[in-house]
Amino acid sequence: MPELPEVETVRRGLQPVMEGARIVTVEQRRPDLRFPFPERFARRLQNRRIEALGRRAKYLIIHLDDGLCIISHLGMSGSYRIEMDGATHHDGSKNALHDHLVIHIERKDGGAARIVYNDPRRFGFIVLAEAGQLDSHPSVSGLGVEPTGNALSGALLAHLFGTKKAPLKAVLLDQRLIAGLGNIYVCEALWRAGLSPVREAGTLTAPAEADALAFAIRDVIAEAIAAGGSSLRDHRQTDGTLGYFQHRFSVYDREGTPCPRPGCGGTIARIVQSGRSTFFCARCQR
DNA sequence: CGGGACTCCTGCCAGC
DNA sequence: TGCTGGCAGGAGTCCC
Repeated sequence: MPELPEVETVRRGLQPVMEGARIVTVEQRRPDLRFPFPERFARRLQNRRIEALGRRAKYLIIHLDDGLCIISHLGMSGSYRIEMDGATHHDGSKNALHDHLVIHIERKDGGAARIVYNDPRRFGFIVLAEAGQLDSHPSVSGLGVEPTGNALSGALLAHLFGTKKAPLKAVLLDQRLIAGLGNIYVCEALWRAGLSPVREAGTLTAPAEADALAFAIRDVIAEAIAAGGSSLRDHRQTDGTLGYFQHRFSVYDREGTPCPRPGCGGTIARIVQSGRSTFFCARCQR
């Protein structure tokens, strides 16, 4: 599902309602998602105050006042929605059958709300970690650099790629190197940089090419966050509205359409790499 | 070790 | 209309 921009959009949507709120009760409606819920999960959350909402790569991190952190990964189909007390809004596209977790909170303004986690495919998971051990938790300890800031440079990319023979597409999806990219934004970033997804990562030694890729990655991620995520298919922002970045895809899911690069004249192709779809223009991506 | 295949699960869509 | 097969944003595990 959600790649980094979508998770950041979720975080920003939940933040004003959840920060400063008190968890009243937690309804855990099944024993597991992808993994079992932590021991005594609901009871460990009860009566805690939510201090802050953070994000690391595609993980949402909810900091509680006793030092406990909820680490939430949305998998491919996970989403959160907010149900404000007294509101009649109902998102008909969501099947309550897959509302696996309901966090009842008392907002800092005293009103009530419910934070509902819905995940049809249950590829998402939720684990707990103490704040002091967050960085060493297996879920996040091996993650690479965030693609959102200056830390991601062409020089760093060239270093990370080394002499790897794997294709650029596969290497960019490796969360241990760059953390937060998924299938869509890798396709988009490679197109923007004019680089072929099948090219061996280790051949990206020219500084101009590495710089172009670093810039393309940072740029596409920043634009997607600014647009509120892409919200493919049934993925929605926490208030139920659709994100807009999906309308800006240049190559993703555009097989057979003209390459949007001015003057290129190529056609977007779809190939399969590591069992996943890659969309690109063989004419201008080298 | 690097790299690829496979797997978990449900929903959706195209094609018959 | 109803069924079936293929495909989907992720990532841990296993195998060569």
